[in-house]
Amino acid sequence: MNKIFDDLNTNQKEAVFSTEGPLLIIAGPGSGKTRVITYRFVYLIISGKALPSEILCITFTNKAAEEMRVRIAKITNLDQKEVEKLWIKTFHALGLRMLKEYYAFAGLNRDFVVYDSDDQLKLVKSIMKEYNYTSITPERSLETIQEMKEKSLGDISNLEDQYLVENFGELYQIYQRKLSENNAVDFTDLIVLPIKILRNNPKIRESFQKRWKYIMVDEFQDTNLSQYELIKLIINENRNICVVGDDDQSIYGWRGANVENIRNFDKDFKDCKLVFLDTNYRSTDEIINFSNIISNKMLFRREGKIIKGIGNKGSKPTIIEAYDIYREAQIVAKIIKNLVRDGYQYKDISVLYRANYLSRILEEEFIKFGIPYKIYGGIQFFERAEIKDILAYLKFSVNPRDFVSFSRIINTPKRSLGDSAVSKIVNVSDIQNVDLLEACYIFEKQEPKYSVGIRRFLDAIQILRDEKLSIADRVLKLVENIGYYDYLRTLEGDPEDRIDNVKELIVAIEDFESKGSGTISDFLDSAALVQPSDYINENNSVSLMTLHISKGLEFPVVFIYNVVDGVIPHSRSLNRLNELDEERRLFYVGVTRAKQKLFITLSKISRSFKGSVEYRSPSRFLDGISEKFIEYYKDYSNKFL
DNA sequence: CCACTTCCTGTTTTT
DNA sequence: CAGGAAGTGG
Repeated sequence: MNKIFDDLNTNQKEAVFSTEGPLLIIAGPGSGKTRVITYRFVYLIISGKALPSEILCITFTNKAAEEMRVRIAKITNLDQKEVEKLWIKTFHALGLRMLKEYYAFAGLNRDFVVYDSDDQLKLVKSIMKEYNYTSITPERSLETIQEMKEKSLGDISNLEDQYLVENFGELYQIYQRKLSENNAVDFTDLIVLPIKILRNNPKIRESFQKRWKYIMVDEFQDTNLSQYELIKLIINENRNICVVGDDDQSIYGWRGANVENIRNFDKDFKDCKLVFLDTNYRSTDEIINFSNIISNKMLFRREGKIIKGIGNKGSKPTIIEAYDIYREAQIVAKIIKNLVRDGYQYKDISVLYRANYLSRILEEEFIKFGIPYKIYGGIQFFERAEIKDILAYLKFSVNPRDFVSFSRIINTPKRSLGDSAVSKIVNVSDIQNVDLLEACYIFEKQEPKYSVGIRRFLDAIQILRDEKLSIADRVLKLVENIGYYDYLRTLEGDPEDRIDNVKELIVAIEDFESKGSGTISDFLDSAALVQPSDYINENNSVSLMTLHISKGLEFPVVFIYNVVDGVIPHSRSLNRLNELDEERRLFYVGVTRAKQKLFITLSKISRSFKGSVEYRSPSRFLDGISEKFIEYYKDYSNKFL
């Protein structure tokens, strides 16, 4: 056997070589999970059990998928092109890919677009306005719609919860109809529509079942009902399904993730083989001991899990209680300075927090201390208004049924086409049964009052449809044609910053095009699935992110900021035991990101967003932990300042 | 139609 | 306190 497998431990080897039938791998933090999946992938190929194209591997992030590709390229002789073609994707990328193949079976046409949460919300708002829904916020409506879609797998007649059906059934139906009229799908559709297609078309289902002989799913604890269903539909009678995960790290319950998927996998698949990876190669013993204390207090948990270290010695986790939340940020900054003085690099360090707003306070201190930092999450590049504007132009140019994009750009920049013009155009489109672009052409002739503005809009769209030019050139021309930079300069905030973002977008498009020919639709698809973790550690700066985003990552030094009751655990989860458990798992995830040093900071005084002072206690997760395992400092000693 | 004002509401986490 | 919605006057 090839010697690349020699550096695996006994359990890891068992996981890699157990190829036939269902396999459940419970993999604790730092236990070499990614390596096991990668090696298993490679083993399947070099043992001749499968061709590279016959293996499907589902990862949680694009970044994980990309890293796997790089690793596989290193240890096999597949060339660049073959590696690109491997089936290593996130669930959403897989679903999108399936839809691109079978869009017609879902009532879509080829250039359908993917709505992000912002687009979804706009659609819901417009529906609520049109149909006079007032008793509930649009945000809450959208949440409910998503929940219904997820639970019913896209078929509302399956929904058992009669309360939801009675109160939101109509709204749900309208939303779904509008999506279809817009030739658009939302994130949940990316999973649910493929499920419908597979269920209703045995031939298509069989072709997918034949396509993949072996299927692996990473981070299985964070799959939801529909994702699990999709998997069940594509595995064939050999049931070579391998799922990997850790129920202690399930943190997306609020998004529909179902821990029971992993807890019950060995009940769903009775003959399933079970492998535990319980050795943590990542962290020092001190950090592992601390993390075991945290996880042992979980109420609902698979039995008998204790994570062992490999004898890496370090220092005990440090808990620091500061005077107030500002001082707390200052202490974090100060310690980072000291660490860098002692030889650490900024990129070795990460600061994690429960909610995005906490990054602002850290940010201010970091600027004062001259610490380079990068915030992941929060407002994403592709969510910035100026980027969304340009993307909306692109979306509308390929999909002129997309009302959400249309209403975003028809009057951006100002063309004297306000609400009344928009509703008249929609009217034309409804009555004459044409898409919004054609409706504009008709409307231009009907209403001289608006014709100048409409003409300018149509010219702009026409530029994007000129296939003689590259996409990047078209966008460049568009930006110039509509005077977009001048428009940005009229807005609040830093206009040059926004202009830079647009230029960055154009570079991203050039990049995309340099990798081979692609259409506007292809570019939009790739942009739709970008995640915050995709660009981590690209330069030497401290990484700031939420605990959620940190899943799957590791850093030599980790700070967890503002570990107080009401934040971790979050105040809205205090009443429900399973939610409290999820908060504990979230904390556990944060703690286990640390390789060498772990700092937990807190403060009793913080400020609520209304400007009043708020008092907090240290997180209950820190209660009753013996001094044997931690260093506890109160900053009144000024030790850290 | 649009720019300006005032009012109001609401901080978890994100594909 | 901030960001969006709704209302007002040019």
